[in-house]
Amino acid sequence: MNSEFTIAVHSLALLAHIPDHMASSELIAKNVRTNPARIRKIMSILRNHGFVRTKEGIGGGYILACNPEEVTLAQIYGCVSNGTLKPHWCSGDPEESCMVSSNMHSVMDQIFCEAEVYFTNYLERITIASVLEKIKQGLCPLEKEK
Amino acid sequence: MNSEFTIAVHSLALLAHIPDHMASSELIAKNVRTNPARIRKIMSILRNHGFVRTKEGIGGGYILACNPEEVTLAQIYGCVSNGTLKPHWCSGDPEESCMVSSNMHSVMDQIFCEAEVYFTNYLERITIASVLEKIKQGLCPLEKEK
DNA sequence: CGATACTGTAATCTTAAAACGTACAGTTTG
DNA sequence: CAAACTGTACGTTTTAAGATTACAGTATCG
Repeated sequence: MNSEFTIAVHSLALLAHIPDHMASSELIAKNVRTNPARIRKIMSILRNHGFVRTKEGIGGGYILACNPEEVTLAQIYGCVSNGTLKPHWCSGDPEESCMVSSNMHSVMDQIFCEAEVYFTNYLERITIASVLEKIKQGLCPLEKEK
Repeated sequence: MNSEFTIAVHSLALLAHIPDHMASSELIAKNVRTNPARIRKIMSILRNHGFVRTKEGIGGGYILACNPEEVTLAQIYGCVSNGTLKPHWCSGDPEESCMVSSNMHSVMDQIFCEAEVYFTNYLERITIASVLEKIKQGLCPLEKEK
């Protein structure tokens, strides 16, 4: 799995945390610890699915356009990272006469595909709001030092 | 997730398919479509967990040492690829004063860790025997051409 | 209107992880 | 003792992920 799912969740949690501000890609990138172009690419996807609104020009940026209590991580995973559970590498060789070698690829595909259904079912129970709540339950940096 | 899990499952299914033979790392590697050294490394782990027996010297190789009806993919995942569900890349910065940035990493860790439990629960229901059965249900290459 | 501060998007470069290949010591068998 | 294996370590190659750069498009403000 690539980390675009993580970045999308992070960005949405951040926007949910400052629902009154427009956040620029630069601000989000700094918070996430990546580069603005990557953020813009991912936010474009989220905008196409209606999770955020974007505004170009001065004072523009990104703002939450959904109810964080309702949007689940499953929805985010689905539009940003669907199908990335299984590794790229494929086992076996379809041209091989041994059926184990020639059929293993499709069997593993099936298994990973079904596993992703279960994974997604789990993500269905986590909302952006609950992520933000977990963040708030964790101590802030200053409190950690005590 | 790396593909060592896939290779381990493939190798065990192959050994279950030829339970009377010793299979050399070269033979397994050809079937899986990788190199013998990689197979030997993974088989070493499987041997340490009692899933296969190995024999060095002439006529040596690997042979199944477990009941394929009983061994689940969860057990294999557990010893070969545990903890590889979450991506390596980490979001946020623990030193940042914004709590979203500083706490996101541990929150996502939690989420992936719990997701892995669900993933493993799913794998618990799949045995080596059932993988082999699925392979046999798939058509062999010659039949595919018809 | 034109300068400024943004997004959108594509192309290319860099980096890091995955996979490969090689080597060689250790072991069993004939 | 030679042959055919495993065990394991190490260096190389390949590939995917991520970073960087660039620039066109758009909104705002003076």
